[in-house]
Amino acid sequence: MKKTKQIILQTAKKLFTKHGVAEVSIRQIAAEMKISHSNLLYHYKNKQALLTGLHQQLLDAALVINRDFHQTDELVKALYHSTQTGFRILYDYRFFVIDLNHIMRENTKLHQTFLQIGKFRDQLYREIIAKGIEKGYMRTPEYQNEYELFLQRIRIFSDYWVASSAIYEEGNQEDIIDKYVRSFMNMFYPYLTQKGKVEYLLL
Amino acid sequence: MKKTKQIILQTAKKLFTKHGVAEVSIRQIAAEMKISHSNLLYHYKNKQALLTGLHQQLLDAALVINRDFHQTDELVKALYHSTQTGFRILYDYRFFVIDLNHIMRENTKLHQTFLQIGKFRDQLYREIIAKGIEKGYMRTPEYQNEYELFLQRIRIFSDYWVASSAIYEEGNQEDIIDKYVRSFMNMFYPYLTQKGKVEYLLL
DNA sequence: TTAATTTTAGACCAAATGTACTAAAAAATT
DNA sequence: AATTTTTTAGTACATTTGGTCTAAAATTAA
Repeated sequence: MKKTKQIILQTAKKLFTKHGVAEVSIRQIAAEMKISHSNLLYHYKNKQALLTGLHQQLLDAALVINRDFHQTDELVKALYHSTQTGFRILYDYRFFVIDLNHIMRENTKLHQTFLQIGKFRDQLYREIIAKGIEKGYMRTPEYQNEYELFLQRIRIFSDYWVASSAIYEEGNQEDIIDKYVRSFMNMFYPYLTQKGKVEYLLL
Repeated sequence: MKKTKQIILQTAKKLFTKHGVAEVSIRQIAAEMKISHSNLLYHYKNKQALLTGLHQQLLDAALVINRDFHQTDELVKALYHSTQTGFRILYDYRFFVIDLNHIMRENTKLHQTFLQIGKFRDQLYREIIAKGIEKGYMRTPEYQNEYELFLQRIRIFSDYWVASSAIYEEGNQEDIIDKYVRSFMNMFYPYLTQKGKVEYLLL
């Protein structure tokens, strides 16, 4: 990608994060970069194009997570590390989740993509749970749908922890991320077997 | 409150819900009501005043929840019913949570109020958990901070389940609410004792 | 070096928005 | 019935925004 295009995305990300997607105009981004708005428009024809570009960057960054995940046999530890990586990336692009509903509303294409990724993620966690049960890290469900309801909560947490942190937290970025990683991991704790808990408490 | 003011709030709520807070202007609300925008401005001087008014309505409606909660001795059942009531109210004012971060960003006063209510809610759930443990419905924590992390997840779920449903769900309103009530209740399940689980599974 | 292409800035436009001001109409009070 | 207050509509204005068009400048290719 051209350098200018990269700087545009970078500047857009900065302003989106600081002021919110709805509050930032093409012209403001251009002004921040000290280029004309028509020049910016030459590279990205509108705000939606910017968002699409930034979303692509986010997806590219997120690709590493899957790779990371399969590097160790210790399931809980693997989950912890891939969560940490994922959460860091998401925090960097936090404007995206903070204004998630606004963006989805205005961009049906991104909405569709997001739904697809969501299904992909659901499937991933479904497999993790299945594997966890199989390898004796997690207990079997106590009633039907127990783990499907769990998945639903995983989804909400994953999508919105950053938005929540923007409202409630202040302080060091790494501390915040770490706090939510722990909170996320703690979702799994009650479903772990003794074997799983041992590994968990060693983290 | 004057009838006109009520209609204004009602119309604002309708449009906020349909199109999002950031996307709706004073003039659009006035047009929807077929009054002049200067007339609307006479009653509410700007969008923030509208939001404050609607937020007050939401708080008034939410007051009943506490009353409801203390009507029964069966803790799990009481939690279920107050959750159901609370979720219905929140769904009615869902524009508020769907655009939560946007609103908080633009209205520091509402942000402060929101934080206070949050503390109040935290305290409420803290007491529920304490009572649950005391009465033998919930198990004691297995390690330090376990229930504080749980509270954090309760917060995220409570704040954002509506936003999540706006992205993922389509269908009947009551079904959606019911689904998320169940999902919320299921958060508690792994922390219940045998006594608690019996009551839970009877719901 | 010249020609072609890409990048940039500036001017311009129409639409929307928040806001302020004025005056008429409606309602309430005396 | 007269007057005071409240409610309403209309107008006007400055600002911002997304978007288009044109031409100059910069870069690249021949």
